[in-house]
Amino acid sequence: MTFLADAQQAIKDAGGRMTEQRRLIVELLAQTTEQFDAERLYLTAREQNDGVSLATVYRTLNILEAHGLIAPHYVSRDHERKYYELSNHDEYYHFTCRNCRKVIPFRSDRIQALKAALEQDLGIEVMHACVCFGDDSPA
Amino acid sequence: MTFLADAQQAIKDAGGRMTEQRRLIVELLAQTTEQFDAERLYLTAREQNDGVSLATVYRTLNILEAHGLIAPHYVSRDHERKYYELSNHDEYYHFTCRNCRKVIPFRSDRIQALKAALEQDLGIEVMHACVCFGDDSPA
DNA sequence: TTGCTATTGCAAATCGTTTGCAATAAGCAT
DNA sequence: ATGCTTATTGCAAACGATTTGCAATAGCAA
Repeated sequence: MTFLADAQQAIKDAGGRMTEQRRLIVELLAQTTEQFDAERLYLTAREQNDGVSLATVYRTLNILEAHGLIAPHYVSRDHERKYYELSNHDEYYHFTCRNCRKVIPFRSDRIQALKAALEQDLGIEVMHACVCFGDDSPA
Repeated sequence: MTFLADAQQAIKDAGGRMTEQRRLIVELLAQTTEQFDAERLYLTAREQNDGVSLATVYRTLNILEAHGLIAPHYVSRDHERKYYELSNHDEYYHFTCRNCRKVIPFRSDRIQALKAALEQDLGIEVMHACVCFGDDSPA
């Protein structure tokens, strides 16, 4: 199930049309591994087709988000821009380095264990959670 | 060590002055247990003293954040506003309910254990981390 | 092809937050 | 207390990211 196919389906299901601009945007996203924002995506898209407007990028991102193909990424403490990541990711986690501000992804099955334990402890189903360490304020 | 005293100290250390407006804002914050944003704080402050402007609220929040007395709170997926929480909190965590959107705080020493284990595993010092559960996209 | 209507680019609008400026007030020195 | 220096204020304009109104364009089903 490719990202493009999924997107195509989502758009069609919503009674939408697969335009040239949307195809380009979705193709670019399909190749994306890192997080991205509207501006960066817009600039990249422009390189291939200068008939893509920023408004269209925003509109397309909103559609993809609404259909769960991409999701906002809030690890970065930059509250100015809205960053996205693809939704078809494996379960993964990230640290943000206080010095270089880089987002460092990692895996650890310890976290799966924590999740299970918390569900047990608290009697809830964890769908999405944010756990904050440290008692000092982030930079 | 009261919040007000800490704030007073922080402002003084920065060569600042404790004005009537700042005192009011800080006093309101000292009584705050939930997360807050500039707008809500502004409206509350207005009830006590209608000579407090939104600009002053923003400026005061920026000072308090710079001095580590409050910290931005990014659990909420509302990327429109900037939410804060007091920094002098114990280590605590929160779930966001997908249905009612409420932020549910909780404690669990399991997380302290996870933190220690990750530091061991990865050879880093955890100051602040965000751990995301679930492979489906958040609402 | 034709026709209906979703989509586009543009520019103007919005929303939260920041900033320039002239007036005011903290608080130190007297 | 009084005066002086300068940080702080309120206001309104500026800002940057995102959204939206509109007339023109282009999917796509018949």
